[in-house]
Amino acid sequence: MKLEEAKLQFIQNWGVLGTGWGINRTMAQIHALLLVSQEPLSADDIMNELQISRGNTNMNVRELMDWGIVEKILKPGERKEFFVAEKDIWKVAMRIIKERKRKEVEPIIKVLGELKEIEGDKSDKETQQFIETIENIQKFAQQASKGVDGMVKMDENWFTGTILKLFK
Amino acid sequence: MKLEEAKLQFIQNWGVLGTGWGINRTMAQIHALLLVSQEPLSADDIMNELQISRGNTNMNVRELMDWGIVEKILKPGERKEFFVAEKDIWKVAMRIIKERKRKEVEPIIKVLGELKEIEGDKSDKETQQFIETIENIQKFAQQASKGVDGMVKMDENWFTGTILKLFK
DNA sequence: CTGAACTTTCAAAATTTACTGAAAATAAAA
DNA sequence: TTTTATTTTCAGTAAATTTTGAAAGTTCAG
Repeated sequence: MKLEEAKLQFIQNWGVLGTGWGINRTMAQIHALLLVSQEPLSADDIMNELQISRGNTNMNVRELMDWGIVEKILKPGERKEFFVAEKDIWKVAMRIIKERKRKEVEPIIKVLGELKEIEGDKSDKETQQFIETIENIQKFAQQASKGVDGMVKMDENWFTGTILKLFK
Repeated sequence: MKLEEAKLQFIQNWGVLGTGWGINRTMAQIHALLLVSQEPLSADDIMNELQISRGNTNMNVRELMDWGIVEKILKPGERKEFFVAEKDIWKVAMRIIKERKRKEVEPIIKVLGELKEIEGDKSDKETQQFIETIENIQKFAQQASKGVDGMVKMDENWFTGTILKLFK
């Protein structure tokens, strides 16, 4: 296998992986392309490499930037915008986990809290068991959420050197 | 909010959550319905509650069983099959994590290993950097994978009482 | 065996999601 | 200001996914 072929392979597989986790295939592919590109790429570069339209490129690059795992680069003297991906995969993972927690786990915790406030006879067996089920799920989600916070904080401390300060 | 309304709310929200993680909405909804049902439900029950076809019901229930988070119950004297969901949410989470690791993380680790075996001049800068990127991703995936194994094992030990044996 | 009760399958239809491309907007250069 | 390069938007279209429902398959009682 040659280098270019290997890059394409990687891009395809990253796309499939993304799809399985509710992430748009093209978005994952653009991310993969930027991950294995040493130089910043322009929208045209991405369009050519992945054979996709300008609109598609624009929207998915923007979403990657919203996630905080791709950033825009302006080269002096150039009109075009270029893009690079965060290469530290641990940072990438932390960002994604943090965002998904915020956008998907926290809202469901909130909803579960509301569902517990159900009206009616709390001594009714059916009602009791429903509340118990919801409570268990909520507790689990809160624990998981805290676990994530811990990981993210550990990570941030590591990079900002806060952990080291503990030893001073 | 009344009990029945709260159940529907839960089912809807569970469906949305599932969708965001690449899980079929109906499958997540059936799972939610079974989670909040105290009695085992038949295919007809599920069809009626969620207003979906028999085929859809059948396929999604089967997939939930493949995941190991729903099981088939046969009532003596009844021709129909009934279904119940595993209610311990921690067990459910462990099962899902384990399956997704097997079906999605392990294959990508394998592919990454192959991509490292790229032909050509290994002293070429481009090639070197590609291999390094892939290697970092692979290492990360392997670490995550081990972390998951640890959690799952902890869980299994807990339930089989193996941890207690350590104190004997 | 036969027929009733129930489950499974899968081609076609419906729905959802993603993509295109051209027009509008923006921003820099002339 | 006008022209030119580039990005953004979004209505319409295309593609992918999900769902239906009827036919085929299975199982079991009589």
